[in-house]
Amino acid sequence: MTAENPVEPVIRALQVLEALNRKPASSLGEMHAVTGLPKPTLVRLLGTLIAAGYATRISSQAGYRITGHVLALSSGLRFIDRIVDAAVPAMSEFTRDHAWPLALAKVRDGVVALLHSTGSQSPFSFERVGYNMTYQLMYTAMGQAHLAFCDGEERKRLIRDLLPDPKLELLGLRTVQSIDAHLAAVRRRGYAVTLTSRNLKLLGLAIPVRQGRQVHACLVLRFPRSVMTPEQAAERYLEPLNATARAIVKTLVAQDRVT
Amino acid sequence: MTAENPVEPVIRALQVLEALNRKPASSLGEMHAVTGLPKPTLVRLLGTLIAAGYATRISSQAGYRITGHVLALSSGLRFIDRIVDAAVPAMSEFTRDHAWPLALAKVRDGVVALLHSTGSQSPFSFERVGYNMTYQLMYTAMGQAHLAFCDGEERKRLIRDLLPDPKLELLGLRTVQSIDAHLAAVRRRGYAVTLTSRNLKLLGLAIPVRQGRQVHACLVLRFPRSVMTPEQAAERYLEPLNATARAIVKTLVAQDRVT
DNA sequence: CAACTGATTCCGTATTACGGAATCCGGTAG
DNA sequence: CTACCGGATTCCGTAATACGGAATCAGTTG
Repeated sequence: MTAENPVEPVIRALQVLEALNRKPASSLGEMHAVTGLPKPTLVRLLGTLIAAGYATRISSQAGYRITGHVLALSSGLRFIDRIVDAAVPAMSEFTRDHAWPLALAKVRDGVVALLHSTGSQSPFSFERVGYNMTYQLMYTAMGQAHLAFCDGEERKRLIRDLLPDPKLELLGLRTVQSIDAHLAAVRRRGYAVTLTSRNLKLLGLAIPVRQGRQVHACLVLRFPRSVMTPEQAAERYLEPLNATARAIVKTLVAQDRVT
Repeated sequence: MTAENPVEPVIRALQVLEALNRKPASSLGEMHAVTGLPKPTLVRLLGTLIAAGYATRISSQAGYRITGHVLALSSGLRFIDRIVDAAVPAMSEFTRDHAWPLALAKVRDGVVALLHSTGSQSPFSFERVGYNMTYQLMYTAMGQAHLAFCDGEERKRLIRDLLPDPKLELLGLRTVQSIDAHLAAVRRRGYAVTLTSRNLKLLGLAIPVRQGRQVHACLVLRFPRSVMTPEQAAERYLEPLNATARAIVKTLVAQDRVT
């Protein structure tokens, strides 16, 4: 029932504003040629943009141009948003092809923050998705993937802030050395798995989304432990997951070229 | 007769988009609180923004966020536009106070490009303003002001590209040394004047708009030579002109703090 | 000065956006 | 498991409004 009924004047006005962005200045005739909108309509919409402060009239012949106020329309965009934008199509494709839900997460301020999930598109829709929900670093596959593949300095800092933790000790990770060794193993095999003492129903298999050295985010495949072992999951899905990560980075780079 | 009749849905939609920019994500209720618009209207406008690609829905509870596509609404903004935005009010004030028309120009690719003029607001409305019209560097007061106050390296380069010019030789500026000396004099007295062999009706008195070392643009006061000499013009208007330049830079800096 | 190109305004009409009220949905408490 | 509740979503009759063809105006060119 999301049959869209877009508000037309809004669509048109944004079209006009985009057109204004493509040239330092545009006359009415140029705008007419570029947008295909009738001139009276353009005058009305440009007048509106001017009244709202996004554009200004230079002169009758020179036409119109944007003003600094347009920054208010994009100043809130964070790099994270661009990662998510780039990731959504690739993640949806993965879930369409392999049925399993994927999540995208990023480490920030020492915790893992969930950015996006295809849970709602998967037939196996366990667990509700908590947008911006945060998790501890080591317990989760996503956190381990980040720790394993991020810069050494950052890893050192994150582990230090983590360490006095009785739960980790129960898992045999008492010292920096033991954690480092564990992460080195993760790095070697190319994926991380949820740390669990025993009775967790759901496991995660995570990989980093990297551009060069930089770990932009992590992808995690979620599955019930009753269905397959982590090793079986890796056998089947590690390569498709890595392909998804590569596609995300590629889209991100393509965006940069345009902007 | 420019009594504005802004197109309402457009105003509202841009208001909504600005509000979305202020938070990483906003639920419908938050948007309602912030914008004061009725919820059905918000749903319609947000739906429109989503259809146009500027926003996306995260989830029913988490709400909406902007996408990378918003960059298309501001990517065309150049620093020059921001200078002009900052300059227009100050320049208008000058013309209101002193009646004379002011112009703002910037050196680019070895020529002076006109960015803005208050000609249309001045009672002495000689000469039509040619937006983006370009002029040679040395003949004009604006060009000299830029040359005199810009970085030494840049000055050297610009003069080299200028030099084999018979007209300049007629004015006694045959060598790099003579030009340098002339510009040093300009720098000393703080303003530049149109170079003229004899019968030009209009003169210009120009000063730089500087931020630290950087010459962002030049302001020029235009007046008929029959009314006053350049020295008299400087006597009366140099200080107000410099005050205008300072106001422009101040506005520019204030903008930076916000963005 | 005439002719033309392009910007601007007018205004009757049909469409469209509007938003109060009803409904739905998901989370929570009992 | 059910009842409840607050917020999200949809409906739909109405009024307002955006629309754009045609007329007018302004600036430029030959």
